[in-house]
Amino acid sequence: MDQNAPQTSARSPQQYAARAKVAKALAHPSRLFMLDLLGQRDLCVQELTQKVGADQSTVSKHLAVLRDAGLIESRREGTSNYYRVTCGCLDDFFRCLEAAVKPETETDSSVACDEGCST
Amino acid sequence: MDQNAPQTSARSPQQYAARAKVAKALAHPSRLFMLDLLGQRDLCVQELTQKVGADQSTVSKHLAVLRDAGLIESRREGTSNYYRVTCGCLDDFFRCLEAAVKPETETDSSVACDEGCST
DNA sequence: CCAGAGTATGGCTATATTGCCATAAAGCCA
DNA sequence: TGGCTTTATGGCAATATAGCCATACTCTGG
Repeated sequence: MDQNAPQTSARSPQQYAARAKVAKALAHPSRLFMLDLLGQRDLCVQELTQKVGADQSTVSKHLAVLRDAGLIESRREGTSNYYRVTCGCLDDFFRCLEAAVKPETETDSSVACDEGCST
Repeated sequence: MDQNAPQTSARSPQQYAARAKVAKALAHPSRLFMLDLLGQRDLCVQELTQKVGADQSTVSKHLAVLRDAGLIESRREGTSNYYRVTCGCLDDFFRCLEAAVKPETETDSSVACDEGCST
């Protein structure tokens, strides 16, 4: 990679890898659905399995990915394992992205980011 | 999936797929690096190839992924193809995530999201 | 038109991800 | 302890992704 970048950029490769890991955890429809559900209230694996409609082991592995990325935390309650989200940024972030991305695939392009985005 | 969700959630599978596509585009260190660079100023493929240090075809394919996700746009200038980012949300988003995620892998956990996050 | 710079795409292999089944691990209760 | 519920993990096959080389495509200048 390049050295002496002028301003905000030029992060370390480790930082990019860490961010990529988080993004990778978000890069699956089922996991996004689970995050949305967990954003409403804590749920255990069984409940999530029911709502997602996949195998229990699949859901458990998805949850492991999200937890490894630091996006959710777990809390035991008897034999159940309840999960909760650790950050509420996700929704705002995707809303912003959709405001910038949707117009491109529908009507025109450019602008539009100003509507739902701070920058 | 489940019906009648109370509040914000319960999006359509298409919406989750679209979000996953964007997240997948972000799920690679080189692409994050390229987005950071493009956030500073527009760059052509040749310049990006130089800075990233990978094969030109690899960089071109990364750019195609980012463009398909709607994260960047291109503009021809002679034989060169200059790219620019379409949304500045990314930096804020990752900063927020890191504020919520880092503490978990370093010292304690929980809280911390309030520091850099609106929610 | 021709040559060359700049970019995109096809083809290929190596690696990673996904999702299921089977099964192990952990905790509760009789 | 034994049986039950709930989760997590190992293993496997199908699919997707990453990166390179080679090459086709596009535009400019002579």
